[in-house]
Amino acid sequence: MVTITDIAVRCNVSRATVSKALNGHSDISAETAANIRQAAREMGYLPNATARTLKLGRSHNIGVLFVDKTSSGLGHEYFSQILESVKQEAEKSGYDITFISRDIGGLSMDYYEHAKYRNCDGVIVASVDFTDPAVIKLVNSDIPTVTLDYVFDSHSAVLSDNVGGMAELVRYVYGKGHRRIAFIHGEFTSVTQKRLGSFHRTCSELGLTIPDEYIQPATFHDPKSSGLATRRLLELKERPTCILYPDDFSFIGGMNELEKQGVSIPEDISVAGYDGILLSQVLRPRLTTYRQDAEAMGREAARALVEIIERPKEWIPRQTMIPGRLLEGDTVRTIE
Amino acid sequence: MVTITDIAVRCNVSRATVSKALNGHSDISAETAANIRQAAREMGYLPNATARTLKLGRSHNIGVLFVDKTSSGLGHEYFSQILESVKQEAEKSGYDITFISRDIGGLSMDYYEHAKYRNCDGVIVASVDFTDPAVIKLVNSDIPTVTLDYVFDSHSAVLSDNVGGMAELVRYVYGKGHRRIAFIHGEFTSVTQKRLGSFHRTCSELGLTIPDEYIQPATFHDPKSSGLATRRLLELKERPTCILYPDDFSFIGGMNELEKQGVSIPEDISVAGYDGILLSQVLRPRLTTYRQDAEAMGREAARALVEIIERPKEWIPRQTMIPGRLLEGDTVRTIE
DNA sequence: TTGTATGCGTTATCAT
DNA sequence: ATGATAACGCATACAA
Repeated sequence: MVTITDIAVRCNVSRATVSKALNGHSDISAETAANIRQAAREMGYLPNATARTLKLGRSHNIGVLFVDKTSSGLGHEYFSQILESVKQEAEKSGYDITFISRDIGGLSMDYYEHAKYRNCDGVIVASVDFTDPAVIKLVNSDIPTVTLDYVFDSHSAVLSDNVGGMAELVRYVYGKGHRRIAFIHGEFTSVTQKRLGSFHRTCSELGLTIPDEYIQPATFHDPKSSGLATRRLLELKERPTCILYPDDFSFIGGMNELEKQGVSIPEDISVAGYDGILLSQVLRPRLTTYRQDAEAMGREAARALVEIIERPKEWIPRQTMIPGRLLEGDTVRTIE
Repeated sequence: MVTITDIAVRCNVSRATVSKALNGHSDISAETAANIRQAAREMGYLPNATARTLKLGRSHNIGVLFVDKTSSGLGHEYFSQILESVKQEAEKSGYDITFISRDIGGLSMDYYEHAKYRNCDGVIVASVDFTDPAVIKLVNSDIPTVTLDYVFDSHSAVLSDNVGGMAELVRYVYGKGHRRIAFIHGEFTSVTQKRLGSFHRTCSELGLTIPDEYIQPATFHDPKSSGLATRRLLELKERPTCILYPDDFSFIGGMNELEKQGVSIPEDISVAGYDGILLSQVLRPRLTTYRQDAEAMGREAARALVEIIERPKEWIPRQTMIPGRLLEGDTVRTIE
């Protein structure tokens, strides 16, 4: 491994001079600087991030906390896209990505301790149980954090527009003539609350009265539970004409149930998903859904975090709302 | 931040004593050691991984190289599962995971340089173009590497049993009475070569002559190309009775094309996928496929790498073959 | 059994 | 414009 000392020896200068030259300080003569840089290149010099971190107290390393509950943390395309996007944006700013978890090796530590242990400059928190004390401890610590789809007071967050998305979906369906609209929702997270609230409010604004049985609980990313919920809806004396699913993947369960019962989409019943993952766009009929802009979510989260890290003084916590857009497929038909 | 110096001051001992006590050295009296450990706990001491890395030359950090070509690196469930599994196993041994890429911040470096820069103890390489000079440079460097689904001479690799898997699939289909078996394969990677070779060999062993037109090229994880390949197969004067797809997700394209042409599965034609991702098991009819054990792949890759890192002397490069298993669904029917 | 001294690679401060 | 020195937090060889 070639270090600045090696370069210093070869160039007959001190280590300090090498360091300054390499970091572009102005108090080094142009000639010497050029010399040193040339030598560094020739010798294949690489800065040592570890030494730099130790000295500067900045690791240029961002932790990501994606807990794989229901073992679908990364299996869920929405989150894997966000991760990919966070990674790309962070790299642009010179930051690497490290996963944060508990119980690393023998030492059992919590999220905060892990992040500290690795000297993370900040952490992006997504896809976790935000009521977990370990998560709360991390967020309220001295480590800068940005959360996704959840807001902590005085902290920055990046949010998918669940309220707007659901409203748009309902209005679209309404516009197609549907009045008996059912909603199968995911487990009670902050996201579900927003979508559910928006669903009700929008229906109310449109003058629709939705019977309680049209609201069915299920689980995100779980076709089975959505399939069961679909069955419950089909058993009603007055069936809905349109069913909204918790997410695109869950819809598969509904699709199966509908097919099993000989109910065809969209002739007999209309459906829509949520997320706009790749799958929704390769299915036939193409699924009408609301696309969450995962790429933008990840990008903005990384930008927000880097901003906190690099401009701590002038930073003000803010929530960034990321709009999505309706993807019109062929699963919602027009009815009179 | 509390350091060993703080503990030393409070316990009235030297930093060296603290260090030894915390690391369980035997030359410290039980009493002092207990004292120190107690104080450390009370003060909320956390070791600083950066300082340790600088001192020991070991980062306890593993790099993962998952290139998102075709932007499906992590979008592909097979790889996201492997990643999750690598992470879990690595953590058990006390290693963290950092993504390796090129062009980090301003500095443009290649994979090797990036891994060096971050002092990675080793790198797991998957889902990349293994002929990329940058990948080859990394693998042939002083950094220990383990590759997935590709073998470099004198290096450890973890391999999915593509030859065995394809053979099992073909024999299963044959056992169901199929003789006209078509194979839509992915782009020409090492994996494709193995599956293709195994397909031909197995057919030959079974006494089957497969017409050239039954072998159709497509792209992994791309329903569109598989849909087109499916169409080409359906246009043949003598249609196959069974089609094998490059992977489960690609099968969606075939499914759409078949439905469009009014060909039903498995009544009119039988199909099978490859991978055994979640999707394949929630579709109805359930897709017959060959499940690759991604969890085991990731686990073994991490274990192999940790072994190289921790026992470099006694280490011998080895290829670990991970068997999968046939998932019998309802998409291959019995014919006479 | 405990402590002293040193160095890992880097950067910042202060002299020169 | 350049260099000597110290410091970041830790672990180890060696001295006491």
